[in-house]
Amino acid sequence: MDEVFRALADASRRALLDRLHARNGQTLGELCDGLAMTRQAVTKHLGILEAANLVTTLRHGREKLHYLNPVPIHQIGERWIKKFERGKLTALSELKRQLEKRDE
Amino acid sequence: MDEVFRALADASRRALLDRLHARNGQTLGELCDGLAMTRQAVTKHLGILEAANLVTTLRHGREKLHYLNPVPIHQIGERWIKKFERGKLTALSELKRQLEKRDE
DNA sequence: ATAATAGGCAACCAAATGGTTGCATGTCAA
DNA sequence: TTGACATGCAACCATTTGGTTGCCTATTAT
Repeated sequence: MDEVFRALADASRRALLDRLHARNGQTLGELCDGLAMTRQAVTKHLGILEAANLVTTLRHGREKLHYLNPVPIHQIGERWIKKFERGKLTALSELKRQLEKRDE
Repeated sequence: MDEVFRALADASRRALLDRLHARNGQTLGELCDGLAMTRQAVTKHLGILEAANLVTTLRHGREKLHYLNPVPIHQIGERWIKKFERGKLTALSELKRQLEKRDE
């Protein structure tokens, strides 16, 4: 879980996920196109995404195909984001309530 | 948005959010209790959470009260996580489909 | 066979990160 | 008013991070 959060912390990596979301199964070379980074930098980013299980790869001859795995993202939504949804309504009102309470 | 992702990337900071989720409006001192970190380290983490607008503070005399702001978390759920939900069903099947296509 | 193509590996670098210590400031209570 | 308490500020440190360059290997096409 921590690896996923860390992987998502970088904008370049999120951009790579976006690209794969737009078109799945791209090669390293394709993913590099138009990016202001060297291929090696992209390789490293993809390695981190792979380690976090956000991307699955598949060698096909001399090319490496990259596939998005949306499961960890979904898990963060389920296990983490949802936990804070409930509080949303009460948060601001609670702030005001406590503010008044403390100022008695 | 980037600031939020980066803020959430650290386990200590997520733990602090958890603590505030359990009990809102804690002081710095309270948030430090039982943590294997100096107060100053916690201060820095809270500063990052505050900069990402995940935490709102309120001075009350010599204490500083910390309040969780769940809005940015919710936004990540809405604007980012949800985008990848749709792909979930097709991802693995597409992988297999492309696998077969490429091997022709 | 050989050249071009796709990718991998390793060393290196600057900057950011997460943490520390030491001291200063503001506020409350006796 | 004076000490204790809650927090702030700044310098410093080691490690991680995001990136580079240079070279090596494997596969494909001519």
